[in-house]
Amino acid sequence: MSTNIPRSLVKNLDLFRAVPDKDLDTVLSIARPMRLNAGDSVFQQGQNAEHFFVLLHGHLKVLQTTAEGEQVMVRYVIPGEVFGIAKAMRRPTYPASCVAVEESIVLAWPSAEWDRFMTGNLQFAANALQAVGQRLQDAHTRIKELSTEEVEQRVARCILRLIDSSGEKTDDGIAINFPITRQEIAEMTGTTLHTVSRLLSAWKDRGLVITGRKRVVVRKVDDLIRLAEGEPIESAGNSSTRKSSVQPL
Amino acid sequence: MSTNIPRSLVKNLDLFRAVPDKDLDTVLSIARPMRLNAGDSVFQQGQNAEHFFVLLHGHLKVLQTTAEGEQVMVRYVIPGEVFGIAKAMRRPTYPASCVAVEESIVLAWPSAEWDRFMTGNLQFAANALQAVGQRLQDAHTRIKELSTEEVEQRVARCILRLIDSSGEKTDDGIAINFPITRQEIAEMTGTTLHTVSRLLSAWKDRGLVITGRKRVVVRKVDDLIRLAEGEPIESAGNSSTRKSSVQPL
DNA sequence: CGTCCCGTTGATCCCTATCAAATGTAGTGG
DNA sequence: CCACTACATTTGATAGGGATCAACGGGACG
Repeated sequence: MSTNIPRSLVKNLDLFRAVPDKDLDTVLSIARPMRLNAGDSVFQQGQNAEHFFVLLHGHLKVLQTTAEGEQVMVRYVIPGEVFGIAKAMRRPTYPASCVAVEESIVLAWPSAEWDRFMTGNLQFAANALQAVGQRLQDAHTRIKELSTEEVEQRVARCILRLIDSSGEKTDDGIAINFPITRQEIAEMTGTTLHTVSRLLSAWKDRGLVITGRKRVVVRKVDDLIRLAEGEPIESAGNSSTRKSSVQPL
Repeated sequence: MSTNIPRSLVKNLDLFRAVPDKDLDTVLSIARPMRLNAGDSVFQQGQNAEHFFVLLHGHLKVLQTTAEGEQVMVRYVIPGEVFGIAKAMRRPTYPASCVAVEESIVLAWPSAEWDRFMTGNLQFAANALQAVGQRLQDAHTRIKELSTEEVEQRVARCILRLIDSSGEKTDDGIAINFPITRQEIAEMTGTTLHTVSRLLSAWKDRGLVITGRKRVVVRKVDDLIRLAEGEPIESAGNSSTRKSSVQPL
């Protein structure tokens, strides 16, 4: 059975880096593509982990729900990343829920295939380990930030990461590529939508950002970097001379 | 070349589970054992990742240091666990520092061996992936807690985890197996030693724990569990008054 | 054009970090 | 064995960052 998924779609994904073409073709022959609308859920916390996925297009969020019903965004998935690999870690169920924040396209494989991929191709195993390792790093970074930084720093960092991974240059500045609410930013930074709103308003007044409904555009990246690093913002200095070097989400 | 490390030492470690004996012997022949005194550092954040390790005996802490010099404990290493596998994630340097909190014994391998292990034995690769996956889970859980829970809950959970992984039954209750300071508990829970001290004092007054210098003994595990889940406790501090009533609004 | 959502803003409160000292405890060397 | 020192812990007082409570304004979409 042959699909019409072009090999080029997965060839450049980190997970399949340096995997021989013939193996890629096998991989693709089993893949099932899925289209998701904004708000559609890919899987729910606690569900049986029957598939694992790669995001081809769009944006997803991975949420953990607390006993009290609060939601914490554990991760943002950007195109090219694997997600839902619970089975790879020998967990029977998904530890979090995954929801599309905009129209998205994913590839899905039955979890059982994971072991085949692993045993069939050593490069694949190493790639997977690296991907998970990177996420562990990111998680540790976030723990450090939650433990030691103030809300304003964390929100600034969050915005910086978003424009880093999903920024788009516009006439007004660098815009976040996809719709995002104050509530979602709050879930990413461990605060409330009220506080995020106040911060964005203050930044807007100072000319650092332009805000809109589900929209954030950064005008002065280096001022934001300064905030992220906890440095006080002195005067209304102009700005456009720094590189964005922020760790991903 | 033969070492005097008995095969049984590593045979039951998660990392080497289901790895054939002949491979184990190879592994052991390369391993270098090291003894550490309390306070000795195994590696420092930023250092070249020249080895990876398994803890055989004792306790280590893994710390990240912030730009301002504050320390955050990202992980506690207990006997049987791997650590320092930066190279496995293709990072050239260690992302954190690792320090012994008491006398400990570790096995060390040159980082270059990692790839040999990975390619030589698929089971090993799968084990490693699972181990890192488990840690990712734990990190996510911690992020959730830091984001949504109050300090008392977090500290309660922290103590519970410690007695879970390193608890020792004594006449007085369940004691944490190794010396631990208020400062260290604070670094694990994202708070200050002052707040930890106040909490432990309050718990002591209510008979939940016995405290001492670098020592915590839990007397009423289930009350602590209740605290960890955010339920208020009403019981008066006397010896064995069981709880019978709570009705928060 | 009405109805959700999303966002903004004010007022208030309280948890917890901070600042500041005093007390206790292990370890060491004379 | 004791004095000395370094480190751990406790506790009080104070202040402030954000959460929480409460309304209202505004854009999008059916």
